Amino acid sequence: MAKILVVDDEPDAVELVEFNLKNAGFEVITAADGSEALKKARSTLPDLILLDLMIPEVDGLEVCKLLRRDAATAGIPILMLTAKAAEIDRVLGLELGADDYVTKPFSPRELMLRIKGLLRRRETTETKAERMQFGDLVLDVPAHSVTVNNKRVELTATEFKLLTILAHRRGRVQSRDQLLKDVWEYDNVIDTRTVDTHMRRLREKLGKAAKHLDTVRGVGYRFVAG
Amino acid sequence: MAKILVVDDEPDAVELVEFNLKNAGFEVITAADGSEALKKARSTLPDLILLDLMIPEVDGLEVCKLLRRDAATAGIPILMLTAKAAEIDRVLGLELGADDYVTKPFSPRELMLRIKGLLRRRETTETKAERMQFGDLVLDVPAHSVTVNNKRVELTATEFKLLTILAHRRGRVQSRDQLLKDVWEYDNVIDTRTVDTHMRRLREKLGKAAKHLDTVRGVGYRFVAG
DNA sequence: CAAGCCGGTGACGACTTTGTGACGAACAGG
DNA sequence: CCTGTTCGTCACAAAGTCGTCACCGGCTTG
Repeated sequence: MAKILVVDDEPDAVELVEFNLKNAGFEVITAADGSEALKKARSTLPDLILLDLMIPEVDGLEVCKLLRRDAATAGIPILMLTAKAAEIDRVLGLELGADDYVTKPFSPRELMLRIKGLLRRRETTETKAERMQFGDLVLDVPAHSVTVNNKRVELTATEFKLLTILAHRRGRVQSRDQLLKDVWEYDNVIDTRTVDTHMRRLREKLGKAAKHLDTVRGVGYRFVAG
Repeated sequence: MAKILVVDDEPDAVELVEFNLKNAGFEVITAADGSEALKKARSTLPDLILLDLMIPEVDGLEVCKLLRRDAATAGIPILMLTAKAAEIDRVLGLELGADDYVTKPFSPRELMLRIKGLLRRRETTETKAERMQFGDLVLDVPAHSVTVNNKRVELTATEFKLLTILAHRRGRVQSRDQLLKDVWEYDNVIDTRTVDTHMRRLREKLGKAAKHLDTVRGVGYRFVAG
């Protein structure tokens, strides 16, 4: 699971954020000032850095700049936390290199969305199939469309994601937990039976093409190409 | 950068071409025979296909024909590679829908010129289209004018930009964030709901032609040509 | 064969997302 | 200045989606 470095000098703020992140299954590392942040970033190489703008020792912007200058940490996405909306321009300036920002006060939901967005952007480097075809079932990811026998099938966002992930891992059984992790992204508060309900809805909508969706009793679900 | 599918069964030839293409900044996908080529073309939707005429499984001409027949791959430029081609082969290749050809042995320089030529042609005809027509909706970019049923529709600058960007990426869903980035140009301070309001105004002004504007719930908006 | 697990199913209320009308600020052109 | 337009935001309503639950029937296990 992803490692996140949280840099903030206010213990209350850190605690709140840490609670939310750990709840979502992230590993959390904390730093209270700029020099500690730099040291920990270099030693632990986190997957993402949550960086408050106003911190002691070395200020957030400076930390950002220094991290970008070091080859080892240059690629780590940085999510800036700023108290003032007015600071945004500087944060997003090209020379500083923050990837996104959130203004305080923020809702945990908003924060999670931003984090997920940044982590997702990072992992899409491999040659991912953008279009998949299995007999009369066609999956077009960029168009967000599914057709069975050339007839359009309307899927909701969640259904579509579930289907594409299964199709992408076709042949291999995916446990409900795995699917929850991949489709629902770190929201580990969700019941595993929810997966079943979505599979049912998928099967219903896919009609004949539901034959691609196998149930593996006691284990999970599997997409079969043939 | 553009994605190029290289189809050839001789590893040496592939390596040479791959080296040159990667050197020029292209992303390279390879296939060693016809059926692999078809599969990869359909799944990765490359920007250009470099297709050797003499390949195992399904021969180059056949691949060409099949790719043209499939709506998803019909628009991808195909550059044919032929070893000492007889005139007939060339003609056939072009008739079957190849966009250009190069005879082996070729210089890397020559190959690059052809590839760039094809990509540019596509960019100017498709990507940077100055005039787009979808049924009774006509978009004239340089004139900054939109007509529905030959009747002029007055759009504001923002509305026009939103519409052209959507039309330009027709078929693909654009998230609100993406649209904000492209239409409002990385002005992250703007609320995503603003996109909704502009879509509403667009739909209102476009009248019947608003049918081209799809809402994809939970994801974003999509322009549909049909 | 009985008990218990497991997955399919239908229903439902809470919640999210989108459409819509309205409003005030910013701005351009007289 | 004044006036009309455009734009971003807001609040509300409508529509759609989601996660959960209870129930049932089939399958596994002992």
